[in-house]
Amino acid sequence: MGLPHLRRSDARDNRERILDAARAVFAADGLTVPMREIARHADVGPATLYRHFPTKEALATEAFADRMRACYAIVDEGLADPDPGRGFTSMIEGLCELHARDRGFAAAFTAEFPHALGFAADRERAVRSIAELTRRAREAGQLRPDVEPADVLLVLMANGGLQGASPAARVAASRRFAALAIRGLRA
Amino acid sequence: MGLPHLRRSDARDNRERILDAARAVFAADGLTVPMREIARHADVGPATLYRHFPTKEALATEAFADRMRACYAIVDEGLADPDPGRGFTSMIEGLCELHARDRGFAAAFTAEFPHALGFAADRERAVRSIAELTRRAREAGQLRPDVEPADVLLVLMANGGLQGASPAARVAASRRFAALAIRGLRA
DNA sequence: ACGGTAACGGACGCCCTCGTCCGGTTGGCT
DNA sequence: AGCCAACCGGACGAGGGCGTCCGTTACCGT
Repeated sequence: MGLPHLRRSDARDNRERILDAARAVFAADGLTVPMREIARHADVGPATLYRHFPTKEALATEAFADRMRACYAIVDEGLADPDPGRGFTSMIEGLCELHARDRGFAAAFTAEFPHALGFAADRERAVRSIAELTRRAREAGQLRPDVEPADVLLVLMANGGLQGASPAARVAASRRFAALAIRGLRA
Repeated sequence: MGLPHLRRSDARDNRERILDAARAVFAADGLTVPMREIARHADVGPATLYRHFPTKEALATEAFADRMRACYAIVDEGLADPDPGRGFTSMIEGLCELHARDRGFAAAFTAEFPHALGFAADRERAVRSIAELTRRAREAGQLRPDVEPADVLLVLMANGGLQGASPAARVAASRRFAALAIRGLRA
């Protein structure tokens, strides 16, 4: 029974260690890190890494599953807020901070990858929810009338440009930027 | 007489062709392109390229001299405007568009390079002018009171995150973004 | 406890980039 | 015209990332 690579306990362990390493390294250094860097960080040979995840996309897809869920949570929380304007604001803040904390996920979400990350469908769903909340906030008169759902992605992409040596610096810059963007979008 | 590498006409020609190639390639693909790519584009051997410009920094410094001047011009034009608010606005628009049209210069200006590009001093001067115009616009009541000069750099850095396949798409996104940022900064 | 096999990882060959050397070419001066 | 130095660029060796092969290890079922 079971999928390949999971019949033995050490294989399962390695798989988890690789995912943990990938999460840490992707978050800190982005999607461009060499696969071997992740293998080293996980105390695993290159072959083992490639056996579990044949491509960087496959690895990123699995590694970012939880961040993807965090995205949903942030957007859904915004949607659940009875005040659409406040919901919209907290969504922007939440997404910007999440993206600032994880360079790799930010790059993946803003589709820097050639095409079709494994979670392209999930991303699409999140984008639809973002659009829904944006529309709702606009129709409640909380946003300028010419704001489009795509503007949120514009803001996220711009947020990705905020580089900085330390994660703390990135988060701080991102926070200030989110506030600026929100003021630029509100009515 | 003359500096080395300039005693012969073919050397001067090559130097110019290299600079043209560097401007084109840096603008299109950023600072990360291999030196050889520029050499190929200039129909020149690698050795010739390295003889004229021993490092990528040296090359970028010379190649971007005119963009640097364009930066000055944009900021000075803003400073010259009798309405500081309008001057500030046109500066943001101008800088964002310039940066969107030239990925390499945008990267160099936002100091992605380790340190001390050749024009670090020039950059510093531009930053001071930006700060001056920002302060002036704020004291004229055109900007929110909590806006700091550093916010303009924040906006420029964020603008650099706006990737896009075609230059046209980048410029379009950048324009929309500049408008958003301006609304976020104005009183 | 022991055999069989899933799984591991060191090592390999390929390709790309880097910066440099040196034999050949060519522009400029007489 | 002819020389000579300035200049060119193909070729080299080092360094690093890539994805894969295969001999070895160690988990699991009996």
